[in-house]
Amino acid sequence: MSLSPKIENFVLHCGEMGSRWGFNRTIGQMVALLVIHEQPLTANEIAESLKISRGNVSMGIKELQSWQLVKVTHIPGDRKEYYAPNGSIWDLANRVFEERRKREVDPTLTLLRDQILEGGNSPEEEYANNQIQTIHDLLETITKWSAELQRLSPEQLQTLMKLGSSVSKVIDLKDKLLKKS
Amino acid sequence: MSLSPKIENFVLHCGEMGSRWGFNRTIGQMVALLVIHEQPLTANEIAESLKISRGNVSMGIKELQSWQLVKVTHIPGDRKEYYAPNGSIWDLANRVFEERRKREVDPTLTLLRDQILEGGNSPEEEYANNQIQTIHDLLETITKWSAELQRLSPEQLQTLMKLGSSVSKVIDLKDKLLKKS
DNA sequence: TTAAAGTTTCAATAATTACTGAAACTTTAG
DNA sequence: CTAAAGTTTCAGTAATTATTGAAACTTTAA
Repeated sequence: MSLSPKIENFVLHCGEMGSRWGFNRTIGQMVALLVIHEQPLTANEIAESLKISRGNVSMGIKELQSWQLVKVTHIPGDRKEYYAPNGSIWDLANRVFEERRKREVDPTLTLLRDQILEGGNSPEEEYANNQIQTIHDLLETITKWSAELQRLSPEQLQTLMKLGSSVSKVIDLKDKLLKKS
Repeated sequence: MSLSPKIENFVLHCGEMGSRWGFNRTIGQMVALLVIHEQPLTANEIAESLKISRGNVSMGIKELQSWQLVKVTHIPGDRKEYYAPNGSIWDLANRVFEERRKREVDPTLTLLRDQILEGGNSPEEEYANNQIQTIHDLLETITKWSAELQRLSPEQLQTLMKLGSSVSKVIDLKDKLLKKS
């Protein structure tokens, strides 16, 4: 399976970006390949298209499954496994976002909680405790907010996103409503 | 300069998380150290506290400056440079967020725009073009939205964040208002 | 000026992370 | 049951990324 120049371009770019998105080059390329192809692909097709080893594909699939980004399908009368993106583009983006929050925010939140409980002993640590509390509160807000977004339906999210520059107006509106009641 | 166990814990943790936040261990530790200390620190103090080389500190500072996370200060009668966080915790988080968007989203947006302009030649590429368009639209929405958030004042952001579960109510409200007018 | 204090650069090297490919394992058709 | 088809694992190695430390550079006080 060789790729058209345009598709190859796209796949290579996603490979380069891969490490910035939280995985590695190979895995970036794999997601791109699966997303850009309407039909599911076999592990061998992936290896051949990307010119990487079969073992590497296997490890990549495993990693992608841990991110819940791929699903396995089968074609009747064919025992090979076929891989496809697990949901719409939007679903995939959502999962990456969520997974990254888990890896980038949650462990810190846990540590900070513990440190806050410890309290400040020496007076020299007063400032440090304050800073830790501030960071904690910020991260907790981000966590709650992102959980909130996850709960919205795609349509609601679209609406929210499209609010654009009127976000601040909505906030003002909310304020006024709260004051009245 | 040696660190108290609690502060050392915090600094080491931020080091481990560093690579997940978009920089490396040393830089993660440096930010943590600067944030946790009320007084600005010299490059030598940083090197000594973190037990890393002077050169490494210099490169780290440079990187942190490219992220706009540190500022240089001077103490009258002392020619050494003192480093401190460039703004509040909130400011720093904001900058990291923004910088990451630039590195993680913008390059892809540029590529996709070009690819969309190229158009689809072979009928086999129809599907690919559709996917590319979808990804493009998603990324553009994210970009616009995040620019929007940047424009809000810290207070407005606080309000927005604290809306929490009432976000969907606000959206509904907006819908109703739009229909009336 | 100049030399002492301070900072940066970068080639060499260490540490980490990713990839290969062959062997081991699993599944299924016959 | 068995052998062919398919998949996974992982030790060895390649590629990448981070760090050191010594030399070069810059700044300033005297």
